This record gives sequence, structure tokens and C-alpha cells, in this order.
Amino acid sequence: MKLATWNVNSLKVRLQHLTDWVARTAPDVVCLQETKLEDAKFPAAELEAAGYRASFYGQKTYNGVAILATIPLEDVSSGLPGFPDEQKRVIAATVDGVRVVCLYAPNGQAVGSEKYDYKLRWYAALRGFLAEELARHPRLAVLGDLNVAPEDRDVHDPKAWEGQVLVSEPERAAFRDLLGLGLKDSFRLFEQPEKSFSWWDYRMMGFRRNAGLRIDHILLSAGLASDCTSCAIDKAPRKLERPSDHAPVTAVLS
DNA sequence: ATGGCTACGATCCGTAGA
Repeated sequence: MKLATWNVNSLKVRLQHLTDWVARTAPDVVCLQETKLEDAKFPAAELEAAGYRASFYGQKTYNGVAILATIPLEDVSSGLPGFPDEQKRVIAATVDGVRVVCLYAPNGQAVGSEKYDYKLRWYAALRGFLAEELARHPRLAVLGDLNVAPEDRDVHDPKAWEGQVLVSEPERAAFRDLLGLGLKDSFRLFEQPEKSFSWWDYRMMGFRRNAGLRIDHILLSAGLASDCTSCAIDKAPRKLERPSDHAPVTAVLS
């Protein structure tokens, strides 16, 4: 099974990139973030034509998540229990016995801001949710834009970013807390190129300078990590005209 | 040098992203 995650930064704008990409790479499951579409406007027919069923949880302008799969999606749930939230950031479904959780973590804006506080509270609720999901589903995959670069090697210029949002110690601690539940960062199960990132700022020629961060992740429970044969970031779609600022990340389970 | 893009919904600029 091939699993993927991609923050598309507007599914309406990126639909062609997405359908081209799935045609080329043939993932079985794709988690999307920042669809920025109300459910009524979700392009279900176009994705069906591309070979994918979809479960989606969206809103106008901001946020929005979806799971696409070539096989049926079962037991779909959305949101974090005990954490009422207008912002549509979480959807989960079971696909062929694998519990898939698709996440769009809050950005946090700036350390010390109200949005930063919301981000840390969201992560605390997420941890509780994933602990329950793990107890229920030993085959658990958590994919998404987690908006945390876990280590300095995930940051193009750690000095410049030190203490900033996406990199700050409380955010990294929240990320490590997820690993502490028994999840593995699948990207780090394998040798990877130096300076591997999944997001590059649109400004300042960020992509051309490889001035990026690795903030999109695939975390796997122990039961799935032992079946994982590869994890990679696909930079190709970031090179297209009018790209998303994020690249897709893919993991293969044997 | 704290900006520089991009998407969106609203106008012809503000909000948000990361």
C-alpha cells in the first residue's frame, strides 16, 4: 500500500496537479490539506474519474482536509474529541484495515500569540485522540501538514529559525509527544538526502534556494513501521507552474 | 531589509499562511 500526504493550498487551483500526480505515482491513499472548499464544492466526480473515492471535511477559504483512496473508506470520523473547533483540520478513515488519520495542524503564527496557544492546545487534544486511536487500531498511519520541523536538520537555516514558530521547543516537544505514543517518523527510518524539505516559501525564490522546512510528515505505528519499505518527498510538483508551496510525501508499506 | 508570494473574498486592500 502506498500512502501519501499533500498540502495542496487550494484543491480548486491544484486539482490538475493532483490528478496528474496520482496518475503518475499511483498512491492507494492520499491525505490532502488546505483544500479550502466547502463540502458541497468538493470535486468528488473529477476525483472519481481519476480512480479515487473521497471523504472530506472542509470549509470556505481556510483549512479543509480530505482522504482519497482507490478502495472504500470506512468508519470515517472528523475533528478531535473533546476539542470543539470551527476549523476543519482532522479527518480519519479505515482503508483496507489501516486506520488513516489526516491532519492539518495550526500554523501558530508567532510564538506567544493567541494562535500559538491554540496550536499547543490543539496538539494536546491530538495526542489524546491518537492515544485512543492507537489503542483501537494497531495499524495506524498519521499523515499531514503537522507544521513542526522536528529537528534542526529539518530546517534550511537553523540559526535564523531558532525559537521561531514551526521550530520552537514547545512545538517540537508536542511533536515528540506523538512519537512517545509509539509512532515512528517514517521519513527517518531510511537514509535521506541532506537538506530534505517539504515546504518552501513562495517568496525570495525559496524553492530555488532550497530554503525550506520539513513540516509534512507520515507517522506510523510500530505494526506499520516494520512493513514500511520507503518514505520520500516528491519535489517534482513544486517545480510546476503555479505550484502548491508544499511537496507531497509518500510512504510504501509492503 | 521583517519585505519579498499566493489564495481568497472582498474590492482595487486585508487576512492568512509558514
